[in-house]
Amino acid sequence: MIHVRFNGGEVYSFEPGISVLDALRSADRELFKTACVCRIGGEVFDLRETLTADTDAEILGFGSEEGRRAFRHTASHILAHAVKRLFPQAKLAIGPAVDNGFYYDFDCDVSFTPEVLETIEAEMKKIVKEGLRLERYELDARQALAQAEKDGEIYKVELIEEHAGKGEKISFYRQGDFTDVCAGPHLPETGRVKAFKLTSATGAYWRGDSAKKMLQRIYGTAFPSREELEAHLAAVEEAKKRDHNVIGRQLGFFTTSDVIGQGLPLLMPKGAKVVQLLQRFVEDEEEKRGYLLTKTPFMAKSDLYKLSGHWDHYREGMFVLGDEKSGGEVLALRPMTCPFQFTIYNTQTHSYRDLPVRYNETSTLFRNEASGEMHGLIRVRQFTISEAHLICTPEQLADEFKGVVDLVHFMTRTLGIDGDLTYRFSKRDPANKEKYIDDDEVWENTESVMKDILDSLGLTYKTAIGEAAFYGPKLDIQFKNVHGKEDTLITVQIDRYLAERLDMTYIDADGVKKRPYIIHRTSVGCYERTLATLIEKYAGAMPLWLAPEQIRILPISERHHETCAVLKAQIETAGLRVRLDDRSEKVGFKIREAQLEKIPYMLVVGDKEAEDATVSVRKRGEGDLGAMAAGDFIARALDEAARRVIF
RNA sequence: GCUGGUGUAGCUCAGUCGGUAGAGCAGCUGAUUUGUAAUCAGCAGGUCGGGGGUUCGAGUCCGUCCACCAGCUCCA
Repeated sequence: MIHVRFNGGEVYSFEPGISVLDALRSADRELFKTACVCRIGGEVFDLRETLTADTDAEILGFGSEEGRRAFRHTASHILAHAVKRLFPQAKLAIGPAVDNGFYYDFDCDVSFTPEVLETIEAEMKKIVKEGLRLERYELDARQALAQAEKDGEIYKVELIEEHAGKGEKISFYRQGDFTDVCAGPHLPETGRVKAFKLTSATGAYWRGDSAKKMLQRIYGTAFPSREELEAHLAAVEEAKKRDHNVIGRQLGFFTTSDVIGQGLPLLMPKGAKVVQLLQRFVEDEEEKRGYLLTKTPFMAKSDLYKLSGHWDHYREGMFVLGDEKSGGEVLALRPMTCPFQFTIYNTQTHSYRDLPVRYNETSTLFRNEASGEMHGLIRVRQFTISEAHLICTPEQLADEFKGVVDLVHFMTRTLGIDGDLTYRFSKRDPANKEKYIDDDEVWENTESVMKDILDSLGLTYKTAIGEAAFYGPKLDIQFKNVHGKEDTLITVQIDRYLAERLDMTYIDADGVKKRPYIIHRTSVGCYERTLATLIEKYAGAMPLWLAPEQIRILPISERHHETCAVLKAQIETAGLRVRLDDRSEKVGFKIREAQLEKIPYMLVVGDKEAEDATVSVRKRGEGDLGAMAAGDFIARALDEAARRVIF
């Protein structure tokens, strides 16, 4: 007999060779029903894993990352099974679990329209109802290859061939008449996937390579119960209500125009006001921190970009003016600020005593993005970034980098978005010599220096290979939009390359000319993207200090207009943004409109207020706060606006 | 750039079998002078995303271009 303990509980005795699932069935019915996979000795297994010795097993349910992935991975097999039943000619590619669900890629001549998805979903329900057991078996690479070839699964052949070289056995999972090459782990049977939904069908390149064939990807999500599924779908719908691309337009922050062009949003008065407020705030804060403001041209001759190396790396993404072939002047709208500010640096000889030099600029950039890449305010062809370059000695690098991270923290805390951001340490892909400056020693050095800095700051970050800039590694600060898609809001980069390209130097204490290190950074990112983030974070209800219209005065009737005009002047003098709604509408109607426009404060003024020089204050999200002296309200609003979000 | 979807009044949407376009809100005009999320009445508003094709006839069918949405790829 062997002794088995589940999740540190009671010890049970079984015959050796019993599966975890069978052991659970007799030991703990509740756990048996909800179990997805198990962890034994740090490794995750299927529940069909057999036990031959005394074991301490941790049973992982849907609540755990591993359990959830196995659950949804099984859902993806059910999807593939259904597709093969309905379209036997479909070729299988890959189908993993992802953050909020799963997908499977197919090569199929039939287009997966919304109607077809419904049919597939119905077939999946049948497979779940059939309660098919998933069985695992292994073949050596040759046999596995033969099987995949016999089935005509050309994509699986490619995957198996990749593994074949490693001498590993290839594992398969079979459920009824469906088999898939798969490492697992999986649920023991299809009946456990109680609730699922196919959410969309899109295109996706085989192996994520745009040179390869585009397959059809079906996305779905799955949960152990109907209720959890519906709650998830409702939450997704709820999140979409904060979509900056919808409410940003509705609330009049920005718009676009067919005749102006893709990726060229127009900031309307409200959006422009928020950006102006942010920009003033950023420029003032940077000045306090020793930055020197520059204003450099929006375009330059191609010579500049050739010098910096951008011409070779990003020519395709630049707006070029003039014809190279004709031999005339060729200009390009700037896609970045670096070489412009470096040119300023180079106007004089620098002593090590001058360093660090910190140049900031509210810099408008132009990048000719591919037509399918543009998205609302997040991905555009012209944008304005809170840009800066810090030029320093190698010894100063760590402190300067930390100073930048401190500034970034200050900014994101002030905007109230720090809790929504994640950190990514973006390194080069050493195999991709094309994309990155080819100097292993410098890369290894800058990456290890950055890692030490990040670790000493105690940042929690994930490492991303192949996400570095061509000239150096980056700390990227990421946010997720309402669709769950991640984008970079803020980036801080270490660069030891461009100083060389642009021949930047400083004279060190020993009298020797040396190359400075450069930090490229942004403090709040691109204003367009930051505005989008704020709209999504606050569902358009900007904090008081950023609200385009902070206060709206609502007179009860025409005889209060004069009192209100005086009040308005008083509030304006105090430096707050206020509007008077003197239309002949009922106050309920005016409140409704102000509420829908997300105005932070509404001041109702009628006979009572006019008489005792008070205002009835209604606060967005809190309702009627009652009457207070006008002066008291102004003091309160000024205080709230000055505090911004933090402190 | 690729795959799929969408495009009708300022906005949200309806429009059946191909027979010449409709509602609500917003707007304008008038009345109403209003106390914490929609006062009433009238009026006006359209090259049905653009050009083309099929047809006696196209919002509807076909093709093309443009824009928007989701995903893929890309992102200095």
